Amino acid sequence: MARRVHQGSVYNKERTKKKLIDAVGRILIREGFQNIKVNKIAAVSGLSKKLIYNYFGGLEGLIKAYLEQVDFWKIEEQKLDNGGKSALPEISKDFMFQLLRDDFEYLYESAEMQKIVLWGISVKNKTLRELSDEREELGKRVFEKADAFFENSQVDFRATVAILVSSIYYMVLHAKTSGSRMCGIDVSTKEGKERVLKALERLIGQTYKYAGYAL
Amino acid sequence: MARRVHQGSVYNKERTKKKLIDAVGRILIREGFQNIKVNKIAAVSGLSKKLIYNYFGGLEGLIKAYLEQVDFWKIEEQKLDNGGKSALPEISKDFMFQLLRDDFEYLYESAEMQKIVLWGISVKNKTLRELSDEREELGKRVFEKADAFFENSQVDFRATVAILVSSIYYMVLHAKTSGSRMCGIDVSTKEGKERVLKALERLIGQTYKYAGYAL
DNA sequence: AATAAAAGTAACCATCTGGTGATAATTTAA
DNA sequence: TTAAATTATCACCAGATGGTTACTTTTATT
Repeated sequence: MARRVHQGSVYNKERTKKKLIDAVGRILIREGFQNIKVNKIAAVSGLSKKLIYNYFGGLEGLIKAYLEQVDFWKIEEQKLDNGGKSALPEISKDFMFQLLRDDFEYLYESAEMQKIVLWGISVKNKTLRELSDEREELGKRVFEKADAFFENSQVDFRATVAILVSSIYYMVLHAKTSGSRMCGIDVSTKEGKERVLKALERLIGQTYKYAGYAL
Repeated sequence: MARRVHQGSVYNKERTKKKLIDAVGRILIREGFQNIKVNKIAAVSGLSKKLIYNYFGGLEGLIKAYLEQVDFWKIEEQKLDNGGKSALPEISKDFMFQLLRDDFEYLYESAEMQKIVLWGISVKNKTLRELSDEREELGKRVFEKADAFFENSQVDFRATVAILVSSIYYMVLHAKTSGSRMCGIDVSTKEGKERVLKALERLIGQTYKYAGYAL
């Protein structure tokens, strides 16, 4: 009888699966989710498309596998955990601004994340929805702490952060794709980005001030 | 010799062109820009796809014709013109909030506009770019007036409005497609929408206050 | 009513799509 | 070294794709 798993230099299931997943990522970045198709994956990976069906049960399964190994939010989680400790830092205005600023910078630099964010607002997809929910779950701890913080204030902290995060998403996608301005501002220039970040910082600052905190 | 243009009840060029353009709109709303294809247009319109090539030189030309007859911003222009008069109303915080609120409501209700906004951040397209620039041009007058208004303040009005408008776009698209929450808020519920609008109003109000205006 | 231009269709083509069944190459265990 | 299980490819299928060519129907004029 032969052994179960092959680990040879030519035939290697796990390595091949990874190659297929990687091909999905490369196509996504270069051409967007609309162009993730079995024939293209086969061409890009240099493998037979049959393997997509053998190993993932079809394109959907492969896409699911790809999305599940994307770990944007896990990186953020580490930050929240403050390097291993599970103690959440104070939800100060500086902390919030840092969070938003990092979000902005990261999304701006990551073509992959841009495509995934776009994907998420383009089609209904179970795995993408799960990814979105996962992210919500991640923010939950921050918001629970913040809810207490803003409890007796006139500020709707969640609504405010939803606005600011959303704006970052849209502005980056708009700048990266259309290349045109928004209200006369182009965030793909250093000056435009600084203006937006500064405005974000002011809005957060005023939100805290309005709530009665000088933090 | 026969006449140039046919206007019969069966053969009618202009009417047919309109039918093709309408088909593009219907497909866009139902299935998104990715599914605007010659065969589908032919099926939806009940016409031969050959006509797309005859009358518009191809799919691109038809799509261009479709986009050019979309007049979202023209509606807004009327509002700015205050019913024929070209005098621009005062750029008060109430005026700005109304503008944003209307933007929100309109986008939220118009599946067509949602698809076009999404289209604009999904692919590079000359006509879409022109549409975006046209919109910028429309806002120009408001901003020029506002620039003077906020000249000696610490407020970057353009950056602030860019943030607020962008957030509306993203939140609506996110809610309509993904259906999931953002920071715990679901703008497709009445409660969620009210929270976001209220937060927008507060942010605008504070922006004016920060600039030294109690308007 | 005849006719030529204009308007519109249907059939076809090459290419690309997702998906499968037969077959070949590699690997490992006996 | 050989044989069977695993890994992988290739050739093929039916259907959809964009695009064209040959053709028919309607219309307006004479």
